[in-house]
Amino acid sequence: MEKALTPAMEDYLELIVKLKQENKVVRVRDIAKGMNVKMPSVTSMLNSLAKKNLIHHERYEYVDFTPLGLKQAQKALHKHMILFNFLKNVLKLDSEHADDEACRMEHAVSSATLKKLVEFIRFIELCPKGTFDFLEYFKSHCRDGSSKEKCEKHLKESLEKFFPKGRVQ
Amino acid sequence: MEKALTPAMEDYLELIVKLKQENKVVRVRDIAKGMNVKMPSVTSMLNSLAKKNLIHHERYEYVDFTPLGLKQAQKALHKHMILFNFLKNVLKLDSEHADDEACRMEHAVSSATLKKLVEFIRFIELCPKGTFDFLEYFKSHCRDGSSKEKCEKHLKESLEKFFPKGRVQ
DNA sequence: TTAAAAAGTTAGATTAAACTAAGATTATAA
DNA sequence: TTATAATCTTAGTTTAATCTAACTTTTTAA
Repeated sequence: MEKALTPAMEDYLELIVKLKQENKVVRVRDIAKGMNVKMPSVTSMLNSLAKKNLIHHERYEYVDFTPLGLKQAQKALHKHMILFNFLKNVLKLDSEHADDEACRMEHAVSSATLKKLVEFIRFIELCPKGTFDFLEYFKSHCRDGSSKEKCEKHLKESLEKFFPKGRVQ
Repeated sequence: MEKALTPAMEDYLELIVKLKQENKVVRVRDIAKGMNVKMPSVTSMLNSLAKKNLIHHERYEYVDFTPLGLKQAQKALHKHMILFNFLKNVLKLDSEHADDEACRMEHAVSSATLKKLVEFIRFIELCPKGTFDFLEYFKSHCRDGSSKEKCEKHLKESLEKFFPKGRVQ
């Protein structure tokens, strides 16, 4: 079994993916800038990543992924984006903070929790038009799933209890 | 300015608080067990914490907090509990996972984000009986606060749009 | 009341991730 | 086309957190 990546390694991989998208080509200088470290730290980390078969790197040349490395990087980036989305669109943090925080949270959050979070966001976005007893409903959604129809049905039922006369005004 | 605590230091302080509550008295053996490390690691960390004026520790004796250390420990524990609450009661993770995860997330989450999260949970718990356009409403809640009355008013207004006839059934 | 067990410490090594200083390679431009 | 600048690497150091092995102190119980 392969040993798990360290948080720092994940951060580097993620940055490398982004740099590749932006610049086509990935160089030590830019990784250093992006990670806020000095170039020798990058060289050293690149050696570690290469030893783990996550990147290719020949002395003085550009950096590139192995297939394994690319997969890992994308996985990390995916986690990042979900957390970013939650922080920005649910908790309403500004983009910069949301990005910082997501970057640190990635390494703490298991994929089980991430899945739950995705469910939760999906739920909120599916039923933004409101529902009664939100968390109770979320629980049943986790068990049985949701649909627009179910939401409306649930809403009607809940309204009955809340406004017993059946009238809204 | 005091240098910030490392994640590990926060973890130790938090555990020490818990042990003190459980056992009255805090000993190296139990810290080692609680942190899943060997005793020499504990001794070494206790020296660091003492140097930072967070605990008292005389050779071969029990560990205790300084006032500063207690404050830090309680702050960390507070963060932990909020995250635990979110993971358990909102995302519906089981207790053990929620605790693990909270322990790792603590070090990633800023107090600004924590505050937002508390707001969010408070909102959910205040208005569990449902509201329309959830996130939009959460935003206005962040601006202006909420109350049961506001929630009901908002709900009625939203219902008007959703069931134009004014009838629920 | 003292020998064995339990608890704690010290010394020294290891690992990951950073750093500085100095040297090597590559690219640029006068 | 060669001197300078930019980029990158090597070598060696530092810090935080861990470990093992060996030693010391304290506790326990025969």
